[in-house]
Amino acid sequence: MSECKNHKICIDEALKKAEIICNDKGVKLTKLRQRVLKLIWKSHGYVKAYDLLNDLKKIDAAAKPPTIYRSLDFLIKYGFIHKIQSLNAFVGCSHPEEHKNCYFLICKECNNIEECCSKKVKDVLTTTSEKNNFLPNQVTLEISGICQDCS
Amino acid sequence: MSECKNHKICIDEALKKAEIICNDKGVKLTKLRQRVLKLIWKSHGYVKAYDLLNDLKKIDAAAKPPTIYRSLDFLIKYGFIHKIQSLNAFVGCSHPEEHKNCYFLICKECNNIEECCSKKVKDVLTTTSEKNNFLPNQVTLEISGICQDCS
DNA sequence: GAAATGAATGTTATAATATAACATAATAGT
DNA sequence: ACTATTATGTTATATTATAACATTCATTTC
Repeated sequence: MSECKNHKICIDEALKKAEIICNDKGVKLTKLRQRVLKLIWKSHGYVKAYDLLNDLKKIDAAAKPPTIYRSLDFLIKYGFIHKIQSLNAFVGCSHPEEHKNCYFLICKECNNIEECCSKKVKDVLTTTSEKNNFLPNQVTLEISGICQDCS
Repeated sequence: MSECKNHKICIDEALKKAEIICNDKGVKLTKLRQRVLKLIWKSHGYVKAYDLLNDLKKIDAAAKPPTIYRSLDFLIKYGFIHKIQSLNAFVGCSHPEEHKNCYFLICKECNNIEECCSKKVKDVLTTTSEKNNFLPNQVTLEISGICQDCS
């Protein structure tokens, strides 16, 4: 879980990927948005919006809730972060290229979040939705429990 | 979706089931808790806590946020309702006897929520968790989209 | 049936999360 | 330079949820 020897690399990669995708889509990863993304990637755990705001205030004393929430909206929109609905929290996305149909293993002990993608899971959910004549649009799948390291 | 001809029956059944389970577990379905459960079952859609509070105030003018939230906590604890995390909302549970490993099909059009239980879904999630050496404890699975009636 | 106990509810206050609405500034295209 | 668009600043407030302490109610024990 969060097997990174040098977390700086994780952050740099996340920023680089975001940069590339933004260029590709013709949108701007502004200084502010970069800062917020960086702050979210502070760890592999989740962050809360107002904690983020406090962190941001250390760099930019004038930051206010909309400052954060707008950046969060942008970062979610382009797949750079996820919102964890069961925690009202946010977490960096480790593969924004393939952002949809991810799910999350959330450790209650260490707060780390493992982001997973599984074709099998995706397929079952698609099938089950179809069986109910339901047209899925957005899947929220969050599994809370104990990770390997903490068990 | 929500194929009930006479919704009063749904409400009555929900209350009766709750009553039985409470007796069984030696806890009390008080007047207040009954009222709140009834208000939640007003429809097959979801309800928001403060809307519920406003409804309750029509019966009990002194009701305040803790009044509602305490009842909600109780009703969740014993499986009579679910919290929909992606909406910060609540919905009645149609089969509290078998409450775990349900998931939800949430129609963005009509706000109705279909509660589903699928062994297949459950199994895939268990398997995928195990493959990640993760000990699952609580699953949040909410699929937002368009239901049959609205498509 | 009075006293003691614990559970439920009442009450006040406030914490935590999020957005609306309007003002200003930065940027990009003409 | 002018204009349109996007981004950010700013103030205020809406929404969601809980802490903490007081009171009432129900149940058990004597």
